[in-house]
Amino acid sequence: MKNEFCDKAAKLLEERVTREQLLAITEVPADEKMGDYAIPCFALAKEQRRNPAVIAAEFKEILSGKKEELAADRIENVGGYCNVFVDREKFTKKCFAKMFQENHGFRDWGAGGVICMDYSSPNIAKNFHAGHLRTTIIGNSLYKIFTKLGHSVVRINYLGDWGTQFGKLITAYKKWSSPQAVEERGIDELLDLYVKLNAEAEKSPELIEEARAWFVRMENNDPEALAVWNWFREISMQEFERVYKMLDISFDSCTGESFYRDKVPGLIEELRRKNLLEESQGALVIDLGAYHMPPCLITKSDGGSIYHSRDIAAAIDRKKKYGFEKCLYITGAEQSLHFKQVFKAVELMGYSWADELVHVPFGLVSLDGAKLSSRKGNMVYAEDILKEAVERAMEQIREKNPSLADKEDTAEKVGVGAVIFHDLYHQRIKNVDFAWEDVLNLEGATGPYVQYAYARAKSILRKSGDIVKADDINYHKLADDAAFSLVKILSGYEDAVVNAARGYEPSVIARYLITLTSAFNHFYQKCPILQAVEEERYARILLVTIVQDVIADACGLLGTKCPEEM
RNA sequence: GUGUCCGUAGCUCAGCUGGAUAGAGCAACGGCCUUCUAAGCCGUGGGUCGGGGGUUCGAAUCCCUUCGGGCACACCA
Repeated sequence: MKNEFCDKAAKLLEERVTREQLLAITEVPADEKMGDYAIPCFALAKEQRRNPAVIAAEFKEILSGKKEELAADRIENVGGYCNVFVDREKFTKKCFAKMFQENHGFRDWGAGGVICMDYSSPNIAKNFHAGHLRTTIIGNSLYKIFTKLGHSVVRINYLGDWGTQFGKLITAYKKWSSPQAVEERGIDELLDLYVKLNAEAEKSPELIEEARAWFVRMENNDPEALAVWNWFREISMQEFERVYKMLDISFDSCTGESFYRDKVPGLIEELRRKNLLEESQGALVIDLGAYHMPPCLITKSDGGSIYHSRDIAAAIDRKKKYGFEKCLYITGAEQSLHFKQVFKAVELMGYSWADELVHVPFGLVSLDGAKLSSRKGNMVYAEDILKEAVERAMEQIREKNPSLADKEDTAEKVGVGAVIFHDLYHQRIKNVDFAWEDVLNLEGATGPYVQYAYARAKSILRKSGDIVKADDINYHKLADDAAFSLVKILSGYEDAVVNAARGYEPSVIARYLITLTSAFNHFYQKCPILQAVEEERYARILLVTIVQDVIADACGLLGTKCPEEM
């Protein structure tokens, strides 16, 4: 909407300012008293060596004479600012027309371009914890956001299913466990084994040697090693599936690290051919000293592959397979250096698309100020968080709306929604110290706050029973402040989604939702809808219809669901 | 030590492609359920935007520096 305004205004101001200049300086004031668009004239003043207040006054003079063409109601000038108040009826009409178009009238920003997204990616034989929850939720939201903007997204769950830790696991299993114990206790047994091995290894380092040997056997397709590994992998997947089901999240590809193990020899060959490989302390590395980075390890001194090499192989394979225009890696910020090395390696290999690889980092999840670690008993599991939240939601329902029909379904939506929203409400880079009282909070700027507004809107529409079309209403009835500020927020929906995509930042949408629902709460508190008469009633019902639709759509972008009643 | 990220109200955070008196939520205090679900709404108090320089008509926002904290720094991922 701002673009159109600038186009027109630039034309009306003729030679005095270019369209580009106007676009750059025009802003939407935070305070509505300053108008709907403001043109600060300071930069122009400097360029033209004139008083900004004089320029602003001149703009006001000219534009005041062309209000009709500009769809403006009135124009003021305060100091060096020229403030434009739009014609609310025209603005609202245009905004609603857009909202009723396919995909809310969004431009086809992505034009079908492929984006690969690598997220969730839990390590098998370990529980799915609060940290995995972050990458999963953020990744899923970015998938929805880019899809809405017209991209074709490939969701990749790059399972951590290869590496020395499985050698450790097999070693521990052979020493201290049995098929029965694993069958009975599943992932808990595997985790205990892993913890025990690490603890024992501090006293007896030869255990690590044994573990490395098992991993080398895995890499050499030793049937015994692979059989155990495969079994552990299946047990883990069952565990992860439960969490994905609760979150209603799925993937297009679950090729984990193991998938790339046989691609590493080819990679080594290619690196050698391109003269990038060096031997160092028995290992093969790419020297990145020229770029102020530690060397990028390609094989360990025992010949085993390592995650750097598998990541490089995976990037090349994905480019070949999907022809992505961007490949996002949604992982913890602590892996920043790793991805810098991997991306640099791909660049040095001469692949021009190296700059299409993007690390999307998020902050560390800690518990009581300490890093999550099952070894130290400092752990909180995703499944427990979700279950606990659903339970809390159920308590609320029983207390506040005992007659609600489908309590289980609603509690599920509200509880899971609260967890997801809580995760996405803050910028992803911020560290979070996990606190039950924050995650389970159902009041204030939370998921349930948004869902409640949606349920209220739905309830009003159900009771009204009227179906109102955009052509049927008198737009003058929505020109009051409470209604119009809602309209302005609705008109900013596309901007919010685009900004979220640009910064790979779902929190922009979460914030937008709070702004929208809070304005809606204010609106229906102030303006009766069902009791309003005729034109006013229809106009308000149409507004509620659109608000409700945008809430549901934006919630969909976060990955939360809206119950019809709560 | 090197690199990197973070530092805004008592707490958790928005605002950061520079703009008009720095915004929310929680917590505290005070109001609103004979009117569309009180998981809500309205109001009050609360800030040297870590410190110090600089650039600018204008800095929470950009640059430099300094302090505090997180994380990473080859054979785990």
